[in-house]
Amino acid sequence: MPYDSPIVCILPYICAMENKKVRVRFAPSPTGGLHLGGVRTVLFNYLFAKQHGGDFIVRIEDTDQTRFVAGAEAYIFDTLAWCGLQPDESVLHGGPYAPYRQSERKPLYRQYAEQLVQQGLAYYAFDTADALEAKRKEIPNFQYNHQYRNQLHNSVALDAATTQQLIDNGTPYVIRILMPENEEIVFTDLIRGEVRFNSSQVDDKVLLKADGMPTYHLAVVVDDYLMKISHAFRGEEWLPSSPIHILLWKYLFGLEAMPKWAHLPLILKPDGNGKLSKRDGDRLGFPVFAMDWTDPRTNEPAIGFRERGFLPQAFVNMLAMLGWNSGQEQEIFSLPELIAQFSLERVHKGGAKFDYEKAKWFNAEWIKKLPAAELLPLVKPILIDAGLTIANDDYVEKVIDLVKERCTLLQDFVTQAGFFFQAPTQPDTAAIQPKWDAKKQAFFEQWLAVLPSTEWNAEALEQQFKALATELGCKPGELMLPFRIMLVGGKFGPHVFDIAAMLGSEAVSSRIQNTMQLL
RNA sequence: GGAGCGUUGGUCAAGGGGUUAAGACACCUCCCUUUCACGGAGGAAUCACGGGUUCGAUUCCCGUACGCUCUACCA
Repeated sequence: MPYDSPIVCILPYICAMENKKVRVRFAPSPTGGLHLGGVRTVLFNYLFAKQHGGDFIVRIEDTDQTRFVAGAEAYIFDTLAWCGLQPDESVLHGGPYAPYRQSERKPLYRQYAEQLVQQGLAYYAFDTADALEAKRKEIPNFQYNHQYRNQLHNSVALDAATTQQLIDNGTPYVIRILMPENEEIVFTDLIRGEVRFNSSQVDDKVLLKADGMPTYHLAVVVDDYLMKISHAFRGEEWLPSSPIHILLWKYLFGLEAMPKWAHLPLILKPDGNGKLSKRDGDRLGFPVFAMDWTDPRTNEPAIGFRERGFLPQAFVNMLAMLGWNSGQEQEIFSLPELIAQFSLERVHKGGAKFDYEKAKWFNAEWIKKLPAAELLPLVKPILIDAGLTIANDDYVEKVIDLVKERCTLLQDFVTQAGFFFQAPTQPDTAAIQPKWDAKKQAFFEQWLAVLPSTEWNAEALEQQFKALATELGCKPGELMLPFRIMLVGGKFGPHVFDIAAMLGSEAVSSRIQNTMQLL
């Protein structure tokens, strides 16, 4: 369809009219490190929001106090900052709908649950955890639903006076949604199209816990409403519980106000099937979290993409291509390009297996693409960590330019560029020894003599090197490898004469002499 | 078990009633490079299965299989 087609032109206006401001949210619970799947959910939310000039909100869903992990929340924000996916509103960034932490919003939720009870759409349930546990053992596939709720300890089964008495006595209770029997619940998922459920298949989920905290089901709906969320994107694992949320919207705020849903495909483990987990990374030797994370409860460390030597641009780029593509052949995208081209319609329905090799390829591409000046602040500390002494930044920048096309991870700069800062301690003499002879020895001795008076640039050096070789009856080619080993220590690196030019006369001379002593 | 969702090479994937079924990663061969990479040129490799509909299905419909997710006072 041509771009100037009237239908295409009108579409955005219709959307704009019906949707007012685009507002999306990422709603993690602070229970651990942010893994690939989480960051990709953030990314798709972010891209969609920015493309539509909307807001990206981060709301902390910490309604389960038993699973709270210290440091997890800060880690989430650090990850977002590293990725360049900054929220417009959050615990950290503030905003007009604060607080953005659900534990601090606790008093808000009860009234909605109570309202539903008044309307007969929810009820009090007094069953203890043990009682339910016993039920589940007794009845296979037990569900708290229309079939069994009359036999259980709740305000539907009990008369009003008994219920009131239990409450007055301080008996702990939860509020459960009363799922209607045999009602079709249909909604349109932006990725999957029309999805339908029968209400009988969903059980009476707890809305408000005994401690007064809402469960996820109540909290998302209430907060999405209060925070004026226009589009709700989350992982596919939420699809089966969406009928609860739809019903809650219908009961509480009306379906017209409900955000548009999109359930994102999962990121799968590389071998076999199933959701990618930290375990898979440990097992297969690649990171799963964005950054290093140590679980404070177990002290178990997990390596992150950042510490593994990934560029945030590459990490984000790689994630975007897992489940989405532009339809064009382009694979390398900057964040602004992704914002411009992202479209929900092109998000895959099926899960994608994570491929670490391809992830590394994205990183190599980004290392090649970025100018040395931009790489410098990332590479320099890695070189210093490796024990190298760095005199000046200009030199490092030139070195980066010379070797970056052979680096896949940032750490590769240590091996690829280390010899620019430190003479090889153990040159690979075995590589030259077998063919070493008096003629070669003579050549290098002579060359050492003329070196100080040589014009110091790669071209001149190469010319002189070859001229001298010919003069002494040597094949220049046979001298290149020994020369490389002397300067680099091994069979790798950029063109020898580029290296020599960078190192300078003094270093080149001393490295030749050092290696010759070992032969 | 139930429900929902999914299924194009080993992986990411384009495509979509008639095509030699794009491209990328990985793999293999060659070229470039007297190193290692980068780069370039080639190669091998795919529509889960069975029925329909159709002149013609990888594409549409229905089944089947397989996989995944959910089935907590967790998110």
